[in-house]
Amino acid sequence: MTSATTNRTRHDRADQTRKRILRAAVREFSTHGLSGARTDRIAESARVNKALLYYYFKSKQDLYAAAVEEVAGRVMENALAEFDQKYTAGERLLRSALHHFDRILTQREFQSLMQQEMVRFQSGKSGSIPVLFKTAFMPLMEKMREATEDGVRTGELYPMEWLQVIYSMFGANVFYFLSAPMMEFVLPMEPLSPKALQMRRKSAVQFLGAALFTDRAAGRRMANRILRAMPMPRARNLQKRMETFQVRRRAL
Amino acid sequence: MTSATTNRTRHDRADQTRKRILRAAVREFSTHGLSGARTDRIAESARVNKALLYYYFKSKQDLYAAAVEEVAGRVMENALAEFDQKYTAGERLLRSALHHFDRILTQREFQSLMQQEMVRFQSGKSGSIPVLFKTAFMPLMEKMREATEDGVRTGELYPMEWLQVIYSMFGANVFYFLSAPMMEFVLPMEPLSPKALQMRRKSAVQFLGAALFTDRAAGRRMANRILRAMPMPRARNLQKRMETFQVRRRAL
DNA sequence: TTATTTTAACTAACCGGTTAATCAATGACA
DNA sequence: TGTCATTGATTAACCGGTTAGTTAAAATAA
Repeated sequence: MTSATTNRTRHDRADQTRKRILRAAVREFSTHGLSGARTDRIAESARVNKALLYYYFKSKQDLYAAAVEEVAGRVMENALAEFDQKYTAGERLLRSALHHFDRILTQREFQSLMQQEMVRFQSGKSGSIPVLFKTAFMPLMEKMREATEDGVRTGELYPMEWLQVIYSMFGANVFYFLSAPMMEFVLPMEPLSPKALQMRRKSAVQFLGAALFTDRAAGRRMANRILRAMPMPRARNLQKRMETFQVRRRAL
Repeated sequence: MTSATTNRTRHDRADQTRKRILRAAVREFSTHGLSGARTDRIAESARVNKALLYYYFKSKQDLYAAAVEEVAGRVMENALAEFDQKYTAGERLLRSALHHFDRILTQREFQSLMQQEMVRFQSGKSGSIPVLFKTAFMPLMEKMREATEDGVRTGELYPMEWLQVIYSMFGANVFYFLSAPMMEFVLPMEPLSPKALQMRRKSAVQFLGAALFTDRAAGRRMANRILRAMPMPRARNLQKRMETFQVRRRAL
């Protein structure tokens, strides 16, 4: 229609502010948690008045849920791409392990939010996550189960439980990033430096190759091949705080 | 001397209340996090006046640090016992994996606090944990490095990086408990039920046995032997809230 | 003008921390 | 051994800053 350009400016500007708020919320919540986050800070960081948060989202809780959903959706998007049937079952698993590592690496906020959500879950209160999980996480797990059972059946993989594969894969990656800040104090190196990340990524996949495959050497070779095919993405540096000092004029 | 019984009442009662406060704090902080925890709730749950918290600990922060330290100390205590030199390197690793699982299982609060600490670490503010980590966690990692390199040298273990062993072992266990509440929504079973726990414990060690050992079958057998030697401890049920309704008498 | 978007100013509740007072065990002393 | 000042443990009541959420009015675009 003609409406394509008529109702643009207004609607779009609003949409933009909404997005700006959401991005600011993601930043705030991922670094401070739900109860630690401050709505004033979010507003300031989004360069809008606090009341606007409540215009778009009816409560802090709601904004939090929206933030989690936003970032989760963005991340889960192409997680299933690595499960193309042109790969063998073992290759699918290794690829998805690498993909998982890279996903955490490039989307640190997601990781933080998820960790907090998981802790929050403990105490009973279910965010808006169950739905999201059923739609995003379950298909992924299903693919992994399929691949594992497939690989075991054909003999490519050493007989093992599919859940164990999931826990080993996700667990090692998640724990690496989870423990990284602490490990700095324990290890004589910085776990989040590009060099360390590169090494970790490599040996994680190599280990999986050697652990999962019946023919260990073949598994390791496969891991190396995949590592060459999937270079490490650059991590966006989200850690640095970008405080926006907004000068508020006040009529005297 | 005789003082053993004379000077009891006063000092001991105080010590008891202090402990009661600490326990309540651990409960509160582990379920709500630092910023989510409420000092009023801690006081109520410890059946003392809020001011008493500040009599014993100078701030909420301080109380939090004390809580973490307390629980961490209690947990790390006999983590090194499994590294007795009478076991082979591989056996030491498998035992320590099982021990780690059981430790998380029986000390859920520790796990929660640690997770939160790790998240907190992200944002820069280092609790009182670095010290604790250097003294408690580092020796454990050192033992694991030693065992891994030992086992690889003698040929008992398949050649691999020691850090990878650590991340696989800890990672899988931590992630299991971390993701458990969410998994309930995804899997057709309850991950924290005794039955599921038993199964998970078993296949985690079996997997490690098959993954780490050069002779996979031998590794699996070793895992089974250790499983028989180390039965699963009962988890203290700390999840249920035990609200103590204290009736305060008031003189009219 | 009119509907939508954005803001400044405000409020009520909450929450960490303080204060001043009370209670009870202890120890000194006659 | 009984009396009383001392001191450690504990409490009720309060304070002031913070923070989620509201309101009513202004700005903006159609």
